Amino acid sequence: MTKKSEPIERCDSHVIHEDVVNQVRKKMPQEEVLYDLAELFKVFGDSTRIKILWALDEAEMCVCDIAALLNMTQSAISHQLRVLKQAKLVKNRREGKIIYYSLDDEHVQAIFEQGLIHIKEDR
Amino acid sequence: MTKKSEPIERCDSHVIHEDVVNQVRKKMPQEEVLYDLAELFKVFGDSTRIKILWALDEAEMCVCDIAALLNMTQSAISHQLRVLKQAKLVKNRREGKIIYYSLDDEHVQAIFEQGLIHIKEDR
DNA sequence: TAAACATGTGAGCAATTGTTCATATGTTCA
DNA sequence: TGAACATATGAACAATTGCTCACATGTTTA
Repeated sequence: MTKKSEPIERCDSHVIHEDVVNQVRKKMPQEEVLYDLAELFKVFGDSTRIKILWALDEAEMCVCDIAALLNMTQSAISHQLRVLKQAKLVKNRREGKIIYYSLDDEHVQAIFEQGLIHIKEDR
Repeated sequence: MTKKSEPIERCDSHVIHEDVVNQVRKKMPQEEVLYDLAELFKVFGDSTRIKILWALDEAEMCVCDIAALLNMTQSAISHQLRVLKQAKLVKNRREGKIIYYSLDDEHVQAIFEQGLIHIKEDR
Protein backbone atom coordinates (compact mmCIF):
# COMPACT_ATOMS: atom_id res chain seq x y z
CA MET A 1 0.00 0.00 0.00
CA THR A 2 2.45 2.61 1.23
CA LYS A 3 5.08 3.69 -1.28
CA LYS A 4 8.76 3.15 -0.75
CA SER A 5 10.04 6.09 1.25
CA GLU A 6 11.20 8.80 -1.11
CA PRO A 7 13.34 11.78 -0.16
CA ILE A 8 11.74 13.74 2.66
CA GLU A 9 9.07 15.87 1.05
CA ARG A 10 5.80 16.04 2.85
CA CYS A 11 4.09 17.70 5.75
CA ASP A 12 3.28 20.50 3.33
CA SER A 13 6.80 21.90 3.39
CA HIS A 14 8.70 22.14 6.65
CA VAL A 15 10.36 19.24 8.32
CA ILE A 16 10.72 20.28 11.90
CA HIS A 17 13.49 18.02 13.16
CA GLU A 18 15.26 16.50 10.22
CA ASP A 19 17.94 14.95 12.41
CA VAL A 20 15.40 13.09 14.52
CA VAL A 21 13.54 11.90 11.45
CA ASN A 22 16.69 10.54 9.86
CA GLN A 23 17.82 8.90 13.05
CA VAL A 24 14.48 7.19 13.56
CA ARG A 25 14.31 6.18 9.90
CA LYS A 26 17.56 4.27 10.29
CA LYS A 27 16.12 2.30 13.18
CA MET A 28 12.81 1.41 11.54
CA PRO A 29 12.42 -2.27 10.64
CA GLN A 30 11.71 -3.36 7.11
CA GLU A 31 8.43 -2.17 5.68
CA GLU A 32 7.35 -5.79 5.21
CA VAL A 33 7.89 -6.73 8.84
CA LEU A 34 5.72 -3.86 10.04
CA TYR A 35 3.09 -4.79 7.51
CA ASP A 36 3.05 -8.42 8.64
CA LEU A 37 2.86 -7.33 12.23
CA ALA A 38 -0.20 -5.22 11.48
CA GLU A 39 -1.78 -8.12 9.61
CA LEU A 40 -1.29 -10.37 12.62
CA PHE A 41 -2.84 -7.92 15.05
CA LYS A 42 -5.69 -7.36 12.63
CA VAL A 43 -6.58 -11.01 13.17
CA PHE A 44 -6.69 -10.41 16.91
CA GLY A 45 -8.75 -7.30 16.35
CA ASP A 46 -12.17 -8.92 16.23
CA SER A 47 -14.08 -10.08 19.26
CA THR A 48 -15.44 -13.19 17.58
CA ARG A 49 -11.93 -14.36 16.76
CA ILE A 50 -10.70 -13.42 20.22
CA LYS A 51 -13.44 -15.55 21.69
CA ILE A 52 -12.63 -18.47 19.45
CA LEU A 53 -8.95 -18.29 20.35
CA TRP A 54 -9.74 -18.05 24.02
CA ALA A 55 -12.06 -21.03 23.81
CA LEU A 56 -9.52 -23.11 21.94
CA ASP A 57 -6.97 -22.24 24.59
CA GLU A 58 -9.24 -24.06 27.03
CA ALA A 59 -10.08 -27.08 24.93
CA GLU A 60 -9.98 -28.59 21.48
CA MET A 61 -13.39 -28.03 19.91
CA CYS A 62 -15.29 -28.77 16.74
CA VAL A 63 -16.93 -26.08 14.64
CA CYS A 64 -20.36 -26.92 15.95
CA ASP A 65 -19.20 -26.69 19.55
CA ILE A 66 -17.77 -23.24 18.99
CA ALA A 67 -20.91 -22.06 17.25
CA ALA A 68 -22.98 -23.26 20.19
CA LEU A 69 -20.63 -21.71 22.72
CA LEU A 70 -20.69 -18.32 21.06
CA ASN A 71 -24.29 -18.54 19.99
CA MET A 72 -23.41 -17.91 16.39
CA THR A 73 -23.95 -19.50 13.01
CA GLN A 74 -21.83 -22.46 11.98
CA SER A 75 -21.06 -20.59 8.78
CA ALA A 76 -19.85 -17.47 10.55
CA ILE A 77 -17.55 -19.56 12.74
CA SER A 78 -16.24 -21.48 9.78
CA HIS A 79 -15.36 -18.28 7.96
CA GLN A 80 -13.48 -17.00 10.97
CA LEU A 81 -11.67 -20.28 11.52
CA ARG A 82 -10.36 -19.96 8.00
CA VAL A 83 -8.92 -16.56 8.82
CA LEU A 84 -7.33 -17.94 11.97
CA LYS A 85 -5.89 -20.87 10.10
CA GLN A 86 -4.41 -18.67 7.41
CA ALA A 87 -2.74 -16.70 10.16
CA LYS A 88 -1.37 -19.99 11.50
CA LEU A 89 -2.97 -19.42 14.87
CA VAL A 90 -5.16 -22.48 14.63
CA LYS A 91 -4.86 -26.00 13.28
CA ASN A 92 -7.35 -28.81 12.77
CA ARG A 93 -7.65 -32.55 12.56
CA ARG A 94 -10.41 -34.66 11.11
CA GLU A 95 -12.15 -37.48 12.93
CA GLY A 96 -14.89 -38.80 10.73
CA LYS A 97 -17.37 -36.10 9.95
CA ILE A 98 -16.11 -33.92 12.72
CA ILE A 99 -13.20 -31.52 12.40
CA TYR A 100 -11.51 -30.52 15.64
CA TYR A 101 -9.76 -27.21 15.97
CA SER A 102 -7.03 -26.29 18.40
CA LEU A 103 -4.41 -23.61 18.90
CA ASP A 104 -1.35 -23.79 16.67
CA ASP A 105 0.76 -21.31 18.58
CA GLU A 106 1.85 -21.36 22.16
CA HIS A 107 2.25 -17.57 22.09
CA VAL A 108 -1.40 -16.72 21.75
CA GLN A 109 -1.72 -16.71 25.50
CA ALA A 110 1.32 -14.46 25.83
CA ILE A 111 -0.16 -11.99 23.38
CA PHE A 112 -3.45 -11.96 25.29
CA GLU A 113 -1.54 -11.45 28.49
CA GLN A 114 0.16 -8.31 27.21
CA GLY A 115 -3.08 -6.91 25.91
CA LEU A 116 -4.82 -7.52 29.22
CA ILE A 117 -2.10 -5.72 31.10
CA HIS A 118 -2.74 -2.61 29.05
CA ILE A 119 -6.50 -2.83 29.37
CA LYS A 120 -6.42 -3.26 33.12
CA GLU A 121 -4.36 -0.12 33.54
CA ASP A 122 -7.06 1.96 31.88
CA ARG A 123 -9.74 1.54 34.51
CA MET B 1 -22.84 -6.28 19.34
CA THR B 2 -23.12 -9.89 20.34
CA LYS B 3 -26.15 -10.81 22.40
CA LYS B 4 -25.88 -12.13 25.92
CA SER B 5 -25.41 -15.88 25.63
CA GLU B 6 -28.78 -17.56 25.73
CA PRO B 7 -29.41 -21.24 26.40
CA ILE B 8 -27.51 -23.40 23.94
CA GLU B 9 -29.52 -23.38 20.76
CA ARG B 10 -27.57 -22.93 17.61
CA CYS B 11 -25.42 -24.78 15.15
CA ASP B 12 -28.68 -25.69 13.41
CA SER B 13 -29.63 -28.30 16.00
CA HIS B 14 -27.02 -30.66 17.41
CA VAL B 15 -24.49 -29.71 19.98
CA ILE B 16 -21.75 -32.22 19.61
CA HIS B 17 -20.01 -32.06 22.97
CA GLU B 18 -22.23 -30.33 25.42
CA ASP B 19 -19.93 -31.09 28.33
CA VAL B 20 -16.95 -29.45 26.66
CA VAL B 21 -19.02 -26.43 25.69
CA ASN B 22 -20.28 -25.95 29.23
CA GLN B 23 -16.86 -26.40 30.73
CA VAL B 24 -15.30 -23.89 28.37
CA ARG B 25 -18.16 -21.46 28.92
CA LYS B 26 -17.41 -21.40 32.63
CA LYS B 27 -13.82 -20.44 31.95
CA MET B 28 -14.54 -17.67 29.46
CA PRO B 29 -13.80 -14.16 30.72
CA GLN B 30 -16.47 -11.49 30.80
CA GLU B 31 -17.83 -10.50 27.44
CA GLU B 32 -16.64 -6.94 28.02
CA VAL B 33 -13.04 -7.95 28.64
CA LEU B 34 -12.88 -9.88 25.39
CA TYR B 35 -14.45 -6.97 23.57
CA ASP B 36 -11.94 -4.50 25.00
CA LEU B 37 -9.11 -6.83 24.10
CA ALA B 38 -10.29 -6.96 20.50
CA GLU B 39 -10.58 -3.18 20.45
CA LEU B 40 -7.01 -2.84 21.62
CA PHE B 41 -5.63 -5.21 19.02
CA LYS B 42 -7.70 -3.46 16.37
CA VAL B 43 -5.61 -0.38 17.07
CA PHE B 44 -2.46 -2.40 16.45
CA GLY B 45 -3.99 -3.82 13.30
CA ASP B 46 -3.03 -1.07 10.92
CA SER B 47 0.42 -0.61 9.47
CA THR B 48 0.35 3.17 9.68
CA ARG B 49 -0.35 3.01 13.39
CA ILE B 50 2.24 0.29 13.87
CA LYS B 51 4.80 2.52 12.19
CA ILE B 52 3.86 5.48 14.32
CA LEU B 53 4.15 3.45 17.50
CA TRP B 54 7.46 2.03 16.43
CA ALA B 55 8.79 5.48 15.60
CA LEU B 56 7.65 6.91 18.91
CA ASP B 57 9.36 4.05 20.66
CA GLU B 58 12.60 5.42 19.22
CA ALA B 59 12.02 9.09 19.88
CA GLU B 60 9.51 11.72 20.84
CA MET B 61 8.28 13.32 17.65
CA CYS B 62 5.95 16.04 16.45
CA VAL B 63 3.16 15.42 13.97
CA CYS B 64 5.10 16.96 11.13
CA ASP B 65 8.13 14.77 11.84
CA ILE B 66 6.03 11.64 11.71
CA ALA B 67 4.36 12.72 8.49
CA ALA B 68 7.76 13.30 6.93
CA LEU B 69 9.13 10.01 8.21
CA LEU B 70 6.23 7.99 6.84
CA ASN B 71 5.79 10.12 3.76
CA MET B 72 2.18 10.77 4.57
CA THR B 73 -0.16 13.71 4.98
CA GLN B 74 -0.14 15.67 8.21
CA SER B 75 -3.88 15.17 8.34
CA ALA B 76 -3.71 11.41 8.00
CA ILE B 77 -1.15 11.23 10.78
CA SER B 78 -3.18 13.49 12.99
CA HIS B 79 -6.25 11.31 12.58
CA GLN B 80 -4.29 8.22 13.50
CA LEU B 81 -2.67 9.90 16.48
CA ARG B 82 -6.13 10.58 17.79
CA VAL B 83 -6.97 6.90 17.59
CA LEU B 84 -3.76 6.03 19.39
CA LYS B 85 -4.42 8.60 22.06
CA GLN B 86 -7.94 7.36 22.65
CA ALA B 87 -6.46 3.91 23.14
CA LYS B 88 -4.06 5.45 25.67
CA LEU B 89 -1.06 4.22 23.75
CA VAL B 90 0.25 7.69 23.10
CA LYS B 91 0.41 10.99 24.95
CA ASN B 92 1.42 14.50 23.92
CA ARG B 93 2.78 17.74 25.25
CA ARG B 94 2.69 21.17 23.73
CA GLU B 95 5.69 23.41 23.21
CA GLY B 96 4.56 26.54 21.49
CA LYS B 97 3.04 25.66 18.15
CA ILE B 98 4.52 22.24 18.17
CA ILE B 99 2.91 19.22 19.80
CA TYR B 100 5.21 16.39 20.68
CA TYR B 101 3.94 12.84 20.85
CA SER B 102 5.43 9.95 22.75
CA LEU B 103 4.46 6.50 23.95
CA ASP B 104 2.14 6.34 26.94
CA ASP B 105 2.59 2.67 27.68
CA GLU B 106 5.72 0.74 28.43
CA HIS B 107 4.06 -2.46 27.19
CA VAL B 108 3.85 -1.51 23.55
CA GLN B 109 7.27 -2.97 23.00
CA ALA B 110 6.29 -6.18 24.76
CA ILE B 111 3.24 -6.55 22.56
CA PHE B 112 5.33 -5.99 19.43
CA GLU B 113 7.78 -8.55 20.71
CA GLN B 114 5.15 -11.25 21.03
CA GLY B 115 3.80 -10.50 17.60
CA LEU B 116 7.22 -10.67 16.04
CA ILE B 117 7.87 -14.05 17.60
CA HIS B 118 4.82 -15.43 15.87
CA ILE B 119 5.66 -13.86 12.53
CA LYS B 120 9.21 -15.11 12.52
CA GLU B 121 8.07 -18.68 13.04
CA ASP B 122 6.04 -18.53 9.85
CA ARG B 123 8.96 -18.21 7.44
C1' DT C 1 -26.46 -46.00 -2.91
C1' DA C 2 -29.18 -42.48 -0.62
C1' DA C 3 -30.12 -39.85 3.34
C1' DA C 4 -28.21 -37.44 7.27
C1' DC C 5 -24.77 -34.85 9.06
C1' DA C 6 -20.51 -31.66 9.79
C1' DT C 7 -18.12 -28.36 7.62
C1' DG C 8 -16.53 -25.19 3.76
C1' DT C 9 -17.38 -21.51 0.44
C1' DG C 10 -18.99 -17.79 -2.79
C1' DA C 11 -22.04 -13.88 -3.52
C1' DG C 12 -24.23 -10.10 -1.52
C1' DC C 13 -24.98 -6.51 1.86
C1' DA C 14 -24.56 -3.30 5.69
C1' DA C 15 -21.20 -1.45 8.62
C1' DT C 16 -16.65 0.10 9.57
C1' DT C 17 -12.22 2.05 8.28
C1' DG C 18 -8.29 4.98 6.38
C1' DT C 19 -7.36 8.56 3.58
C1' DT C 20 -8.13 13.10 1.28
C1' DC C 21 -9.77 17.73 1.05
C1' DA C 22 -11.21 21.88 2.95
C1' DT C 23 -11.29 24.37 6.81
C1' DA C 24 -11.14 25.33 11.93
C1' DT C 25 -8.32 26.05 16.12
C1' DG C 26 -4.58 27.65 18.59
C1' DT C 27 0.15 29.63 18.89
C1' DT C 28 4.05 32.79 17.66
C1' DC C 29 6.03 36.80 15.98
C1' DA C 30 6.51 40.98 13.30
C1' DT D 1 -3.59 42.95 15.31
C1' DG D 2 -2.66 40.04 11.28
C1' DA D 3 0.10 36.82 8.80
C1' DA D 4 2.47 32.43 9.15
C1' DC D 5 2.65 28.15 11.02
C1' DA D 6 1.48 23.49 13.48
C1' DT D 7 -2.13 20.71 14.37
C1' DA D 8 -7.12 19.13 14.69
C1' DT D 9 -11.41 17.97 12.65
C1' DG D 10 -15.66 17.01 9.85
C1' DA D 11 -17.53 15.42 5.50
C1' DA D 12 -17.00 12.40 1.75
C1' DC D 13 -15.45 8.39 -0.61
C1' DA D 14 -13.38 3.99 -1.79
C1' DA D 15 -11.91 -0.14 0.23
C1' DT D 16 -12.32 -3.68 3.57
C1' DT D 17 -14.78 -6.53 6.80
C1' DG D 18 -18.05 -9.80 9.16
C1' DC D 19 -22.17 -11.82 8.71
C1' DT D 20 -26.10 -14.24 6.24
C1' DC D 21 -27.98 -17.17 2.86
C1' DA D 22 -27.83 -20.75 -0.34
C1' DC D 23 -25.44 -24.36 -1.68
C1' DA D 24 -21.14 -27.36 -2.34
C1' DT D 25 -17.99 -30.89 -0.38
C1' DG D 26 -16.89 -34.79 2.15
C1' DT D 27 -18.02 -38.43 5.61
C1' DT D 28 -20.92 -41.94 7.89
C1' DT D 29 -24.51 -45.15 8.20
C1' DA D 30 -28.82 -47.34 7.23
